Amino acid sequence: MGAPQHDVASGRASDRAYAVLRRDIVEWRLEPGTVLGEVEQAERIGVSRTPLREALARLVADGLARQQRGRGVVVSEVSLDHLDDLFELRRALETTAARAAARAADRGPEEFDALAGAFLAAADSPAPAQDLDRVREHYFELSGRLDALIDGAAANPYLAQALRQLRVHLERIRRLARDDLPRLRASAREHAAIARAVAAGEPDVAAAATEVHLFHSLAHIAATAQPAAPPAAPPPAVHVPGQRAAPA
Amino acid sequence: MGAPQHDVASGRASDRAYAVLRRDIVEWRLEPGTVLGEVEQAERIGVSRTPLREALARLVADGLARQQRGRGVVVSEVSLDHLDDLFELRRALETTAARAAARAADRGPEEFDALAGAFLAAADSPAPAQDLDRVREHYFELSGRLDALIDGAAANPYLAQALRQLRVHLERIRRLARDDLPRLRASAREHAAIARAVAAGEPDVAAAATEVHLFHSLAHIAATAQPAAPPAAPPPAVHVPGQRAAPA
DNA sequence: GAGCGCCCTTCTGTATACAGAATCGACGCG
DNA sequence: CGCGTCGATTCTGTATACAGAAGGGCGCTC
Repeated sequence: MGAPQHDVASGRASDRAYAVLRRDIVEWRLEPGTVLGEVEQAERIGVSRTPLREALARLVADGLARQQRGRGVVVSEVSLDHLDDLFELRRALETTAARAAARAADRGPEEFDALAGAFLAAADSPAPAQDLDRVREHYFELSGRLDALIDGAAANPYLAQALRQLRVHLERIRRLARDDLPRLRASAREHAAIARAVAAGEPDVAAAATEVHLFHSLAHIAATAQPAAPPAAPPPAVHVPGQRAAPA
Repeated sequence: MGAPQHDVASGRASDRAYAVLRRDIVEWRLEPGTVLGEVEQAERIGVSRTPLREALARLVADGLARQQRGRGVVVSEVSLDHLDDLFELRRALETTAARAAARAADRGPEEFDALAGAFLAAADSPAPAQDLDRVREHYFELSGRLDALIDGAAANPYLAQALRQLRVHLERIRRLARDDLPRLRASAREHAAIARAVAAGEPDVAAAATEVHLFHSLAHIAATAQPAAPPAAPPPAVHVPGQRAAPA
């Protein structure tokens, strides 16, 4: 995401705790079902229980965690079973946003045009496969910029909020899929189509291009996703949540 | 809303504070721009600052309040300017939900049929104008049941969450409009059409009926809404918060 | 040997106490 | 007479201390 994201070193301890926990959940360092003990996480992050509690409340509000009866909060489950639900909502929101942005694009379509060009350039660049990480990073940055641009052009705070909340879940579940160079390039072209349609002020085309992209995106994720552990470090190490050996 | 809503007398003080504040904001007892001082509200509600703080965080997450730099949290602004934005999102979400519900209606369309009948009965009942409050209450209860039924049939937790958050804002802004008996009856018939389409398992029809209802609903609110103070007690009394009246 | 009940431990939920920051008012200066 | 600046006051943000409740483990009983 090219967007600034929440800074992990932000001023308030409450924000820090939220940012850390959110990042760890999205990046699957905290797996679904993990109990987020207050004292435990407070010590780990380095804040007191009060701001951590606030962070947990925000997490629950986001849907990244849920409150168990008496047992505190646990990281909410997410699996490929939710893919269709997630994309059903995503389709509703993003087509609406694309339509609204296209309607409002009479002022300043240049940015969308420029972004479309950047997407096409990224799609056609002869990047070797070894730079997959760089390509992916660049692609995500462009995607984030397009999202932000559409959000801004749509100028609908309620829609923007709904999209923001959706994207957290999307990013979490997307880590289950393994993207490759061909998919990234195809995705870049799909994004370019969206950007061009918005720049042209064509709401229906923008919505259609968005649907096309979402269809392919969903198909790719469903095809390449692994059912369980996501990052490239499945077997060993970390155990972030577990107990600390040293007594208090 | 016929839905259980949040009980104001719930167990945890945090929930109590949230329920009270949310109710006061939605019912316009706390007007937009009101500063929610922590000590002030904590004393008013009868809880300590800690749970109240948690409640404020949830309010901010809901979008009912926003956090000002250093100045604490204030009740978020809402005006008729947001009507179009709100209904743009509402259209996206509710048509999607209606479609999903209609697709899943092969199991148990009886409830939707029954609800459609109840709507039609309410629309045709010869209630005198003096019972407007009763009629309105009955209508809202039926609407809430239909919403809940659709949410359940759609079986999409992400969509349900987005709808839940939207409905809070909807209820707040709806208090600006003054409904009358003809509108309530027409609305009941529109709801009946939605329920019947869902029961029939016709996604497109259900979505179309939803769009029809939203169009009329928006038109009515825009036509009858007053720009500023909502409840039937504008001039005297309460002054729940500190002083306002002075624009920023 | 298995089921049940009791006690202990641990955790959440709440309240209070403390430190830093920002704001508002007043005073003095230009 | 207006503006900048300084100070007191109030507020938020954070940490800690305390009480109630739930869970798990153990022993007792059947």
